[in-house]
Amino acid sequence: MDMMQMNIGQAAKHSGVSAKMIRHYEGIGLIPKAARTFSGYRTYSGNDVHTLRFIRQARNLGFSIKQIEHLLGLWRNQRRPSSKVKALALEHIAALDARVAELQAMKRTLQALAEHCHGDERPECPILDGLAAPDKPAPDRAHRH
Amino acid sequence: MDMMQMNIGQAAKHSGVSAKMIRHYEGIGLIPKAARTFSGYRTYSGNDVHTLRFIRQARNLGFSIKQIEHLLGLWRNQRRPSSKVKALALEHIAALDARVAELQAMKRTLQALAEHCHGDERPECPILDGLAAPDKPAPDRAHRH
DNA sequence: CTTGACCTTCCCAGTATGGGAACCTTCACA
DNA sequence: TGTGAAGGTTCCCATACTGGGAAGGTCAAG
Repeated sequence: MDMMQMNIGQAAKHSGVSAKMIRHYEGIGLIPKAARTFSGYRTYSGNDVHTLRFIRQARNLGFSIKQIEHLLGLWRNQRRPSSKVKALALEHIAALDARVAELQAMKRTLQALAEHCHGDERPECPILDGLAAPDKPAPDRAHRH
Repeated sequence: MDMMQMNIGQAAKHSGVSAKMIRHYEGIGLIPKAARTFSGYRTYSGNDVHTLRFIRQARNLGFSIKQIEHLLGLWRNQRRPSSKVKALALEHIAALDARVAELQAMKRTLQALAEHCHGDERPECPILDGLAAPDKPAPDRAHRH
C-alpha cells in the first residue's frame, strides 16, 4: 500500500539514519537507488526503512561499510549458513578487542607519565619529557588501520 | 653543526615519521616550513628531528593534531605551568576511557548475539535477527561473569 | 654520461559524517 | 489563488590521517 511510501525525511526519522547518510549510502551503492516520484523526490517503503535500520544497528556495533555490505548480502540470502555470519561477528569482536587493547596501552602510558607530573605552576613536566624522550630508535610502523 | 643537517628521507628514518607525513605536517602548519637547499630540497636539523619524534610519540598516544599543536606550544614554552600539560593529558585519558567503554559496549552486544548463533550450515541466525530488530530491546544485559 | 635513488609538487583514495549554497516541490493557509 | 515555510534536489567543502602514484628535477656513483 502507498501508506508505507514516504520521502527521505520520514525514512530518516523512522530508521534513525540521517537523510544525508541515506543519500550517501545510495551513492556508494550500499543500498539500491531509491524509487523517485514524478518530481524527483526519493520514496521509501517500510521495507527500505527496515534495511536502513539494519544498517544503523550494524554501524552502532562498529561494523564498517564493507562489512555491512557483506552482512546485508547474508541477510537477504535466505539460504546463508549462519556460520558465515558468526565468522564475521567473531572477526569483528576480535578487532574490537584489539582496538581496546591499543587504547588501554595508550592510557597506561599516559597515566604513568601523568602520575609523576605535579600539575602546578612549576614548568617541570614529566609528560612533556616523556613525549620528547628518544623512545626506541627502532622505527616502527604498527598503527591503527 | 652541518653534520646534523639531513634531507627528508633521513629525517623520516630518524624520527619515525614518514616523509609524506612530514610534508603534510608542514603543509597544515604543525611544524614550521623547513629550510631548503639551493636546489629546493628540505633540510632538517637534529632539533627538527627531535620535534618530529615528539609528534610521533604524541600520536602514538592517540593525541589529535590539534592537541599536539597545543602540546608543542607548551613544550617550547619554558615557563608553562605543568598544570596545563597535565590537564590536557587527563582530558585525553578521559577520552580514551570513553572510547574504550563504547567499544566494549559494542562487543558485549555483539557477543550476546553471537553466543546464540549456532554457526553451522543452518540459516537461522540470531545475529542477523538482532541487527534487523527494531532497536528497542535492552532485554538481557546481565551476562557478566 | 647514465643510472638509480631520492627529492619536488600535485592529485586522488579511503572512512563516515556534516555544513551549506542554490534551486525546485509540496502543502496548508489567508 | 497566491505565497511562504518546510523539505526535497544536487554539488562542493571540510573534518583527521595516511597512503599511492605520476611527472619531473637533483645528486652521487660507476
